[in-house]
Amino acid sequence: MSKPESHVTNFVRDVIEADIAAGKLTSEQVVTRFPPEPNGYLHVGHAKSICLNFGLAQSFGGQCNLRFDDTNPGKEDQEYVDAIMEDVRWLGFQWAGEVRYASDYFDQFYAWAQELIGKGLAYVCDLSPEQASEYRGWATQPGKPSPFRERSAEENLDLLERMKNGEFDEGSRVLRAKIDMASPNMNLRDPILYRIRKQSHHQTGDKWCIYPSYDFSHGQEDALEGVTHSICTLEFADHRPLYEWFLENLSVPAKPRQYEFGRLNLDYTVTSKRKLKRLVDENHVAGWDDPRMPTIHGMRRRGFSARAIRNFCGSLPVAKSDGVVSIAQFESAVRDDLDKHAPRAMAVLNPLKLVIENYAEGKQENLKAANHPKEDMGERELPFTREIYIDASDFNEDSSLSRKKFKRLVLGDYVRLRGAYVIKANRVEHNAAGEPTTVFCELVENTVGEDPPEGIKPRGVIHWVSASAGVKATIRVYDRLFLNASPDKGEEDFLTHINPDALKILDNCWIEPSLATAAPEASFQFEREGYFVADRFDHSASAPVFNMTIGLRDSWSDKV
RNA sequence: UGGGGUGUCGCCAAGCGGCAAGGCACUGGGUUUUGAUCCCAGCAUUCGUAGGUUCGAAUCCUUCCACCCCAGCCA
Repeated sequence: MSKPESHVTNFVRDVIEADIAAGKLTSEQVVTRFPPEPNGYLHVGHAKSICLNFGLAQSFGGQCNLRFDDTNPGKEDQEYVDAIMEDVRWLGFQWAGEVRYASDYFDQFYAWAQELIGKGLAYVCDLSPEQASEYRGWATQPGKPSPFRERSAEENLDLLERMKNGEFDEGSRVLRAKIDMASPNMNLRDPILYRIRKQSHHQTGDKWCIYPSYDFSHGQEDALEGVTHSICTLEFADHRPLYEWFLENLSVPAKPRQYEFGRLNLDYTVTSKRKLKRLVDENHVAGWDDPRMPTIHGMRRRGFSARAIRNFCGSLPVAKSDGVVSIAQFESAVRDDLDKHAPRAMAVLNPLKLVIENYAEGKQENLKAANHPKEDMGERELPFTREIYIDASDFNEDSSLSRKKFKRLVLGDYVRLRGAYVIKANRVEHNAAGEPTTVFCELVENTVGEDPPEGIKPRGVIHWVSASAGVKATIRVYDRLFLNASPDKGEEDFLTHINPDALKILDNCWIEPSLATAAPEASFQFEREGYFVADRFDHSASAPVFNMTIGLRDSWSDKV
């Protein structure tokens, strides 16, 4: 169930509402589409587009199509098609009807190309790419008409047919629209409609030797599918006149309208399919679904819930400016969601053994612990034993530390074990390096769920795991992939900003037994540490593996 | 440079002639068996710049400035 998150209004929504108010269409007739090219994995920027397009359709009671813009077979792959469908579904959306492909319409596009030729609005051009570029002119300088611009319709039709039949080499000829070589908008200087590509296509195989350009496809695809509001990113604004030119000059069944909004940029993040592909191809990450990646696959494995991503995207204004959103804003949405929905549990990442000397050896109490402090999520059994682990950073031998500065265990003082007893540290054993190895404590009787007697004031509450009943686990701790807020802005290669410590593998962690049997992809809050998810692929009860999604908000550590 | 787009708090932004929403971040304070959550309070006499119109402008007009996009047989 993905109920539409509360949407702040935005200009696209306003346009649709105005269209409905003007009687141009009914609410149910609103049709949008998400049109990815299957040339890479989707990332957080696409998530915004998905949420916008599907969200708009959903809230108006209309429909949203998933359509692959597969007009360039050389860069595309079925692997990407499959991953994209999985991502859209995982985000909680369902496209209307079957998945669509631009390639479904190739025959129609071809007929339309012939129509344009018949109207004297398109021609086959034999200029080489270099020559074409010269002829195109410059910003301040109009282009020159191609010497092939005035070929007869018959000749053009014949040439196009032969291009289609594979009679010519790649790059030797293209079909162009005849528009205006002097237009200040470069996109109108006789844009390319078809180019020769003797490549097999992931959907159509070897049927075609020529493939339509984005411009000669997109508006017509929208028209064919009855898309009413075609939403794309800012860089396509210059293409809108072309988009409309085709709809104007072709016998299309409908006249969709294009609207542009600013794509999502996040600081400390790279969102360019090319750069993400480099990270994968050059092995800087373990793959497209590496939890450090801003891909939807990566975010999923990291433990960022679909709901959190949806909430985040829904909270983003849709505007025509291209700003950079702070990653903190995304993290805030993630914490907000996980705080409400993730059950609590305890895990010790850097164990320090603690022996409770006044607790019998071999004794075990199964204490009850609530799974959530506010939501009703039931309770679980928490085994308490004589030997337990606490985090090494939760103990300090310096008993002169002020209670305000260190609300944890200190030699000679009391602390509350979360969900269990109040204990006092009496002495400590060290290793050769002088590091504490075992802390010997005593517990205060009758302090489970009860305040300690007058005079005993625990410094704070720390988490713990039974040494004998707990389970050993591997925990992967993640940090941001880049150290620079704008990794791809400077002169230098963005790879120079990679954070070498973005992944730390801790393989001597201890988790409470209830965690070992967690289902893959189940999220938890490890109390006082952060949010963690059982790895989608590597986690098992016998060898538990958790990924850190994000730490708890920490308003204290940098203040001391 | 020609065309397209944008400039409002540290960041993202609402605002569409009537006297600067909201979120994130930040700063105080309260609650708390998570230094979490939650709660309460604070946070732009000012809207890229310079002029003009108006009783009144971030909102209208003009000038200038800055930034982004296009000049692929990519999308």
